[in-house]
Amino acid sequence: MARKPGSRAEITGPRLREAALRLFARHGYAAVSMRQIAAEVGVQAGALYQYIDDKQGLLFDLMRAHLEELLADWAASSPPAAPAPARLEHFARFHIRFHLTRPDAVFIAYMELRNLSPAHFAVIEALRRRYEDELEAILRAGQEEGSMAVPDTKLAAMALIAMLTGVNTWFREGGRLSRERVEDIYVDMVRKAVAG
Amino acid sequence: MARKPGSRAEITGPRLREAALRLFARHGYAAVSMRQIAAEVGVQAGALYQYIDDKQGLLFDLMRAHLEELLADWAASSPPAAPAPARLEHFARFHIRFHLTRPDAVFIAYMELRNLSPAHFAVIEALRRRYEDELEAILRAGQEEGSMAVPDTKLAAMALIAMLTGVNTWFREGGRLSRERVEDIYVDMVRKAVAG
DNA sequence: GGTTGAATTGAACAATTGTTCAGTCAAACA
DNA sequence: TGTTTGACTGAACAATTGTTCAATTCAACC
Repeated sequence: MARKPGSRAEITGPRLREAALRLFARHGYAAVSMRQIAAEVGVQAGALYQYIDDKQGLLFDLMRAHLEELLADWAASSPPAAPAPARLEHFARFHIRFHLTRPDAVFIAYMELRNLSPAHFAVIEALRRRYEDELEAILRAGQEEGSMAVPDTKLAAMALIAMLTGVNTWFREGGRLSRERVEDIYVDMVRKAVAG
Repeated sequence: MARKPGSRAEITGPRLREAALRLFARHGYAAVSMRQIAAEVGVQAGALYQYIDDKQGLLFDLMRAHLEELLADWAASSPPAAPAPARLEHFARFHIRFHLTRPDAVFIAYMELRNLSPAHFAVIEALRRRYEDELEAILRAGQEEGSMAVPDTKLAAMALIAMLTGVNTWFREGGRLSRERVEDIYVDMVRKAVAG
């Protein structure tokens, strides 16, 4: 019937995704078995198939949810019209904050692309492309305004995103540098890299 | 006794590594079976164990060989003493060229770290650290010379390497931009990003 | 309290995994 | 030519894989 809050299904579903995210990020998609995920959830492996089509569909769902959240958060936080340099700084800060907040999802979305079927891969690739286009639009605006010198906006967008996302590979909360300080330094490098 | 050139062993050994590199890069370490590698080499799976200890040792060998070649090539190409900006440009060009030349090895060395045993991981991590230190030394020199503004040399080194390595994710030979043009644009962004 | 229906179990499946090893082969030496 | 020696085969191994499904459990309804 209508599931009441607290029913088994409403608990198992989210926990399945949390466990899969953590395990895939830690050990890699191919190295994690459905039984390991099930054990983490506290359930037998067969029960997982009430919530997913198959293992690969689970990976796809995690990736898509991540990228859709990325695009939605960006759309919600993006300031309307502003000079390109301000929009660029806003993008850089948003990107770093968003990515540092969910390292597991970021890791999976970048590393497990080859485990997707071609159809699923195309969907994920298109979502990522939409995000890259957001940055590229800012750079193009800056170029046209004359406030930036960007000979190739596509290349520059890829380069800046790679640089910003790289923060996930080394930053650890409570380390030598605070998140705010890291953000400031990255923003400075980004700004200068495309300066006219 | 002494193996003659062209003996089976002298052919199988290198081909094993070539096949493993290609397959690991394409499908991921965990998703490739020893039998797939053996088939690619034209041999039965058991024969591979004449050349490797186990699957994970094979992965480790590939990574170590890659990073040692990176360090050796850098040491051989590095100009003696020069102003920091010139050394930085040299590093950027070297890095892009080296990485674009061997995308499979680069991919593996960045993506399959979690499949290494702790002992093997420590070795790989140390090698990578040595390379990062090479760039950091240049940035520190630039900061001391006054020719660069780098508030945190370690952070900047990580950021620049991430940006430069990112070229591998999108660049395709014969595409819109030539390798030389890509190199020039990246060098320009790198130079400006740390400019004073 | 009994009925319903979804959530879960637990066993089963065929296939595949990394690795070992006794036997076979073929090329290099004497 | 016969011997030696390393490379390779092919079968075997126990373990594990993703996935299915009849049977069971258990909470929500009448």
